Amino acid sequence: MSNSDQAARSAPVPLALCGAALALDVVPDRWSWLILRQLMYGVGRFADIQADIGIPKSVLAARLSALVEHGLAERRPYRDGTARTRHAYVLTGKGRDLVPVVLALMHWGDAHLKGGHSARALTDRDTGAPVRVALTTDDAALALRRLSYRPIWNEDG
Amino acid sequence: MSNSDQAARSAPVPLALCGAALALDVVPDRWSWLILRQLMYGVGRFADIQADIGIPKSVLAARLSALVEHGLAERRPYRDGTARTRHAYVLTGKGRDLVPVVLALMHWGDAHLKGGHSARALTDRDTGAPVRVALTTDDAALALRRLSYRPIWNEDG
DNA sequence: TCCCTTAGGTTCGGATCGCAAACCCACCCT
DNA sequence: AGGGTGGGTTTGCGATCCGAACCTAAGGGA
Repeated sequence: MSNSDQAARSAPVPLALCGAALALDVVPDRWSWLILRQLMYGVGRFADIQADIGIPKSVLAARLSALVEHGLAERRPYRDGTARTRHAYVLTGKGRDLVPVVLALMHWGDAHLKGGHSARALTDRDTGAPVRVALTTDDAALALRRLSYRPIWNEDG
Repeated sequence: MSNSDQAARSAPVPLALCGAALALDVVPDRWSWLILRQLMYGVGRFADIQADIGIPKSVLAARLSALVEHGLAERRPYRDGTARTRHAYVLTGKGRDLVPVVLALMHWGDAHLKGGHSARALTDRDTGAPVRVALTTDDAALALRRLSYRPIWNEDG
């Protein structure tokens, strides 16, 4: 190429400055997302998670530790009536903030991989109105077509 | 347990019926998401993708084939002026519908992993108003607290 | 007291996958 | 015809994942 490729292309956003890339270091694989899904549904016990998603125990232990270490979940003991003390993993605030991502993914899968048939309806708990994940300008949903990705440089990173 | 665990727990949504789980079969790993990010930004040439995200060629070839096979992207030849025919990968409609997921992930990463500093501002191309990914009831953003996941059974799957 | 069960892991080979580097080939330009 | 370049494929090795077996602390019962 002798250094004049085509106006010296540069990456739109370098990976080190990209929130998505950093997020993918925290939640890198299928299992991590499925575990987050379980926690989102309130399924927090080791054996329950394992049974629901079919993950090997060793991998589940490793992933849960990673989620706790990254501050997405907490390990919290509790007593349910007469049984012994158990523990459950629950989402932290940081973890809960990932729920829209999971829901968006779920919505896409339902729409494109299951012919529009969701397993659950997402609704406003108070009004019952259907809820979806969408691009909004503070109150109105916005079509993809109208998106603009404006660079913000001179941030440190 | 002798079959009375605690009211015979069952998975909130079996994986086979879960859009998110199915979606994760299509986009299972970090590289696939990063490639989608590139395509979202309009970076579609093999060498450019590779240079921007640092993926091994063999893996990039495999992931791109998978994306094409799943109908998320298309391989399309084009001519830029005097150069030879090249090809670029571009998102299909199905692929474009995943953009909100990528944006949601990016937003989370910016907020929680970079102290709120985005590399790019997401705005309405027409009005310039800031755009975000949010839960909405058809026009109003909705707080997570008010979500309800209502089961819909007797679907076939 | 001693033992049994259960939740929640940890450890151990074998199979799979990712990586880097080498190789390949069709195309286009000269 | 010769060579460079884009876009891959092949190869060998090291890391990761998997399933199964093993471990351990906390109760409960005899």
